[in-house]
Amino acid sequence: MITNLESYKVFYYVAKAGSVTGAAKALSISQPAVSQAIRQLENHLGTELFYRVSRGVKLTREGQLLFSYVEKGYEQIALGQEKVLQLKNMESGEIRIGASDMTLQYFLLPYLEKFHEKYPDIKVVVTNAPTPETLALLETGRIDFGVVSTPFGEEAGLEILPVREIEDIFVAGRRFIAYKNKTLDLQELETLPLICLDKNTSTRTCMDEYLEKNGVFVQPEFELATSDMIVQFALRSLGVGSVVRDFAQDYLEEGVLFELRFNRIIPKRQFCVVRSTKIPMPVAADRLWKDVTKGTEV
Amino acid sequence: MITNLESYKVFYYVAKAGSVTGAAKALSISQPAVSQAIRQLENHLGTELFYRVSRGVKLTREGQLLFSYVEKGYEQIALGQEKVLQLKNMESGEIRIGASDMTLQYFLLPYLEKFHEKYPDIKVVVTNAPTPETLALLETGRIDFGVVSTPFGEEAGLEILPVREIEDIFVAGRRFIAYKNKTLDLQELETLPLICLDKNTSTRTCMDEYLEKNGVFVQPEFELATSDMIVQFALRSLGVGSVVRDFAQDYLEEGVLFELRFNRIIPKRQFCVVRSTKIPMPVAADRLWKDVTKGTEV
DNA sequence: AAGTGATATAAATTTTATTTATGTATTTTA
DNA sequence: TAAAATACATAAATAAAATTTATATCACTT
Repeated sequence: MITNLESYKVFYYVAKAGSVTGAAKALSISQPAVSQAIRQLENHLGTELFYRVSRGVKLTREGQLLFSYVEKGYEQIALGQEKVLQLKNMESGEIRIGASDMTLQYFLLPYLEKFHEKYPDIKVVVTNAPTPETLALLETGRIDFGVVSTPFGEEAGLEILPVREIEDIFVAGRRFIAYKNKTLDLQELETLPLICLDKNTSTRTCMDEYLEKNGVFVQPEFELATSDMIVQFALRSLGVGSVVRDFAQDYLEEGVLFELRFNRIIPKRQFCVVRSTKIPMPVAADRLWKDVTKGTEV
Repeated sequence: MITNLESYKVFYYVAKAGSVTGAAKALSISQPAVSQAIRQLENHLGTELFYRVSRGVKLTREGQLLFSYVEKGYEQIALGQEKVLQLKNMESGEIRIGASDMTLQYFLLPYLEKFHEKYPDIKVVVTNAPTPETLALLETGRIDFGVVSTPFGEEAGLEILPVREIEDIFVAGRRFIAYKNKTLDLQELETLPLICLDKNTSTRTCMDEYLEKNGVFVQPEFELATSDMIVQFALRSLGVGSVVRDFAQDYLEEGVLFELRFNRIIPKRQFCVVRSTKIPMPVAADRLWKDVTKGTEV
């Protein structure tokens, strides 16, 4: 083990400057402090490292050998320090975020855009995964934080912050115009041709569970992979689409789709950002987290 | 500049052990001392480097980056320390000696043999050069010490120690038996067929100067490159050989050559070891120097 | 829920480094 | 050649720092 690494720093500077006084200036300490540090190192190694010459000191053979190693070593550590400071100053680094298609498109995207504009040197990696998988990635430290939609099984060691609300709605096109502005019973969904997401999505299972709880059992006409597709199908009046409002928003405003109203309120869901309380986030991720939760922080 | 290199050593050990307590044991200091050093480093860098886990601590992303550098750097310096200690312990290294053929053969060789046997890991480099060149090599630090024969121009900054005497003698073989046991005048050399060394050797110039000073002007029959050759020529009675006694010693004892006696004493010369007082010698060279000058040291 | 293992914190002590003042050697300059 | 300047070494006093001891806290385990 090295007894006093600090004295190797002094050694590096003296060798570099070829002068005790010069090293003292570079190190912002007094000349005797440098002399002592060198003497300490020499005593410890049992070898002279410098000898006096006209305008300073020169390395002995032993000193030369030592310096060839210390030079590389010291500069390596100094480089490491620089790299870390770069991370801290957001001049380099990487953030890893887990998000679903939905949370990415309707929540995260604008934040990422702004973030990337402000910190162009930070690499952003978004891992697209469903909620449970995202939570698993969090626990193993493979992502810095996740953006998921409720509901999900809350586990210990997670900090969860809701960042916005989303609504599950049913939309239809011209062919179903008779239902517009009518207040429907949930039961009536059983009689309508439904267009839903695949079963393995949280949006779908959430809706299924809600309907079942209310004694409504539906058998969708279409099961599609993406919400966008559902909207397209609804636009062509192939059925009544079950989607999160954001996907249909443009068409609702345009009037080419309308929202079905029910006499029971469909419970609202949330987008949440989630991070581990066990694993601290890298500086860059922390910055984005603060952006995303601004005004939402507890 | 790195503010406190010592704390990087602690960092290295904590990262290596994955534990503050473990690092404390490895470093033979108390656990709080380690905690503090890490906290100091974290404060200085403005970043967390570790976070707590079940049985110790783990590196944060920033810590990982830093460690990738510090690991190499620290180990590099530690390796340098090891190498220097090896030099000190004579487990490696190199000595560079300047010597003439004569000083090497009739003085240095047995020392080198013993030295190499005792320290087989030390590389020995002998530079064969005439005295003035050897002195120049000394001053530029290209050799650690030299072994030369007097006379030579003494310069400042040199430590010179005579280590043995040598004698210049004249030897002859059977054909010149008439001169055996006679006391000759130096002048008689002018009438004898002389076998000498080349003019560019100190042995030759020294003898020439001595003879001239005594009003003797010789014109050698043979000028040869090596003393050994002179002896061979003398053995065949091609003339009277002018050599340093050692070259002829065996044949003198054997009786196949004899030494001419003169009524003037030819001044003795010396082998001297010479080193710079300005440039300290490496450890290994110092050891050999001590061997060579043992009992001769001032 | 209590106990264990590990890290954090705080205050006192000890050690260490640093500075100031001075000495010494060598080199430069007048 | 002498004097001045430059640079490193040394010593003692001071200042700073790291280390230790004692204790608190936290998390995981049983």
